[in-house]
Amino acid sequence: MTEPDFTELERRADPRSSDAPRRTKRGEATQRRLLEAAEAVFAELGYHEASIVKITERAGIGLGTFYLYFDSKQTIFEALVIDLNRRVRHSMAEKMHGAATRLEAERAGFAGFFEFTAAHPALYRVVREAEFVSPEVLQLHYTRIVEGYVEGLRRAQGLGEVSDIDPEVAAWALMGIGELIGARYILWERDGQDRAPTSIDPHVFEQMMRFIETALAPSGDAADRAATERTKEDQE
Amino acid sequence: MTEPDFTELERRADPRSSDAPRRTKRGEATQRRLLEAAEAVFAELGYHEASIVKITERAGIGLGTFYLYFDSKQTIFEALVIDLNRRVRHSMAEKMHGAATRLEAERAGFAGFFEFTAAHPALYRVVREAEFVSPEVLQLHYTRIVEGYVEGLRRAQGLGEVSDIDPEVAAWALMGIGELIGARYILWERDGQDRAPTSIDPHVFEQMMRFIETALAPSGDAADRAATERTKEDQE
DNA sequence: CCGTAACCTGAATCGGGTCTCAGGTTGGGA
DNA sequence: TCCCAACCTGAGACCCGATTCAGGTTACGG
Repeated sequence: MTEPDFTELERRADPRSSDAPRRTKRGEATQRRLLEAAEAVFAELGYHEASIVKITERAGIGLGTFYLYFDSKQTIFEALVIDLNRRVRHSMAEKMHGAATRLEAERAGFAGFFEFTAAHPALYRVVREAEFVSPEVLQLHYTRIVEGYVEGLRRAQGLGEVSDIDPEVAAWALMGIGELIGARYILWERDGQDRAPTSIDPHVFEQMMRFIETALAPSGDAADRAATERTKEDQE
Repeated sequence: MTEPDFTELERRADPRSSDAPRRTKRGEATQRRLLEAAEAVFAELGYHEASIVKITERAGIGLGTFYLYFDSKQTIFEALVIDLNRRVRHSMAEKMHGAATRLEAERAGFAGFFEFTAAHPALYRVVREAEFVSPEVLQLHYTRIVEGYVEGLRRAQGLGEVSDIDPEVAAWALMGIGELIGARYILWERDGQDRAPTSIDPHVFEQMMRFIETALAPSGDAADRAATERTKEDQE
């Protein structure tokens, strides 16, 4: 279970890694415009339908200029996924901040995740597509999120709020639930359905949280009952 | 929650749908060789690195012949995913057959799923890639599996073996767990690691099943005890 | 207002893909 | 044996995309 080393990957995806020096405001702005255009184009078309030409056109920049800032289509894609990872985790962390118990934090974290997915559905599809474009960068994405979970679960276990399940396995299970529920009830809804999926169906969210809370609850009866009561109260 | 109509999709992916009549043994054999070659090539290279030329070369068949049997690369890909869906569900159903309780069936079903994924890792990646190649056909894949789950969960709820959680939400959560645990502990292991992932790590499997079993367990104490007893009796 | 480093450009090159088509081959029924 | 419907073929027409490169533009320090 040796964790892969992602530093090389991040260096490669860092736009500043291109050998040419880059100093002026103008250069920085161009770079930023390329990344923003890439975000829009990848989100709209997917990796393979996207092209450098489309990205540079959208950025309002000459084709050749692209190669002053990124080595290839793959490189800019990786940079984008790393950026999105940061943003998803930020959305989750922001929501989780201030939660009193682990279960509350769990609930808040999922809410943050779904909020991001609902706000940027196409963007989250980009992250999922990384599995086929650059498996390494997807592993980085998942690993980073799981790390946060594992730490939180360990702490909660210390406080007796969560059963003694293997936190790593539990963390991957939780991610899996979030991914597929998000895919099914947020991403799929956009096509064909009437209502705009600005967020997840509350019923689905409640049922999912119940599933998760039950799964994580400490096994003992006393602790069990405490958790059940808490669930009722916390209907913020 | 109107279910999409997949019949058109299946017709399109059915190799026999090409307008030309197809009768003889020879034609059937060619068609089968193309599908088998496509399976190998898509599994090895992914959708976009794959090409018609590579598929026909592998099949030992002329390039032009391909178009007598399939309309496009997309069409043969869809046919392949539908076929894989059938095989995954078969692997799961076979294992689940004869399980006395829902929890046993759950366990057996997951074992079947992981067995398939471990036996054909690349093939299962093909299914996941369908999300970007043909979202429709992936929806068909997931929907079919979820249908089975929902039915099983409903029956188990009738017997008091499973809590009264919304079975559809639970089914998607279960799929999500299986997908990501499978991806993490079977597919990722192949690269870089020493041990061959002929199957999933037993510790991980046990922890995951504990997570799932806890999540699905009936909530009330009485129901809980009843279910426990029932488990002993109902060894039909 | 000049020089130069940084920046920008898009036509051209190159590689590789899909799909067509005009014609060749096969095999089973009469 | 012969015929013809079914089957097979791969060179070529066509398209599209990544990447390069020779040369143009910008802006800032002096």
